[in-house]
Amino acid sequence: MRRDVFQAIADPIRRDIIELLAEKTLTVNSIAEKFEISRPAISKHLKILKECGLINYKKEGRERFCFIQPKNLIPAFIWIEKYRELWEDKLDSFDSYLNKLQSKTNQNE
Amino acid sequence: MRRDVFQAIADPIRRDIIELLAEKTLTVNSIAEKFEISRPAISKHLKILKECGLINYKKEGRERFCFIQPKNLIPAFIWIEKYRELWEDKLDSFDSYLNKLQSKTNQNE
DNA sequence: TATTTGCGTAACCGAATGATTACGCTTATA
DNA sequence: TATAAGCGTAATCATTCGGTTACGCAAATA
Repeated sequence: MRRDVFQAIADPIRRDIIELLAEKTLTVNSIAEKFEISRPAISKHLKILKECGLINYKKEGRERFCFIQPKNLIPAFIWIEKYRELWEDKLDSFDSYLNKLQSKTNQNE
Repeated sequence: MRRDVFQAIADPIRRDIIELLAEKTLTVNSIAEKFEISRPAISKHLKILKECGLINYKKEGRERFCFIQPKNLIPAFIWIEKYRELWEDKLDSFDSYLNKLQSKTNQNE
């Protein structure tokens, strides 16, 4: 069972949960109310987010408050950030492919 | 079949392919040589990357050159970027959860 | 022209994913 | 103390995922 940040944020519901928790700490039930799926399904998503270190719990009585741990998004951020230069330099599209190919060819081979 | 950037970069092999193509345009076979899995498996990953707009092909003879389209990483970048402020403000960990909870309580309710 | 190369794709398979229902355990409340 | 509320988890299921092998086709080459 792979369990990393990339896999955690691959699911749209889990991304939505993160968005919710970024605003406010919420109990499991109050999260579940915002989605169409069942509460146990939400519990599972929360478990995955917890295992990936993106959220944590704080128990208060019979309630479980979930809060975000945004720091653990950093690895994913760093990975994507590497390519920022590429897209900002417009090294994209077919034209740039040609440019790139030509310059590579001229320089390297 | 969900097919978006987040799902595309969820797989470590696909991330590695993107890393390779960020440096250099490569044929399908030359990509496959860098991994332990079979060429058809690589073809499938490439197909997914293509469907998500992260790469494209250019046919030359019987070879198929793959090149990156980094622009389509931007939506994922933007999504994560939203939380940068959160982790930079150290609104993380149990302590900050408590701070947040208290300030929320004082201000809102 | 016969063969090799580069590749896509179909068929198949086991494992993972995401959902459900059913149940049980704590904790709060009537 | 009986009941309700808040939650986790087990069992189950259909679907998706990621891999394989087998095959076929177009383009290059002998």
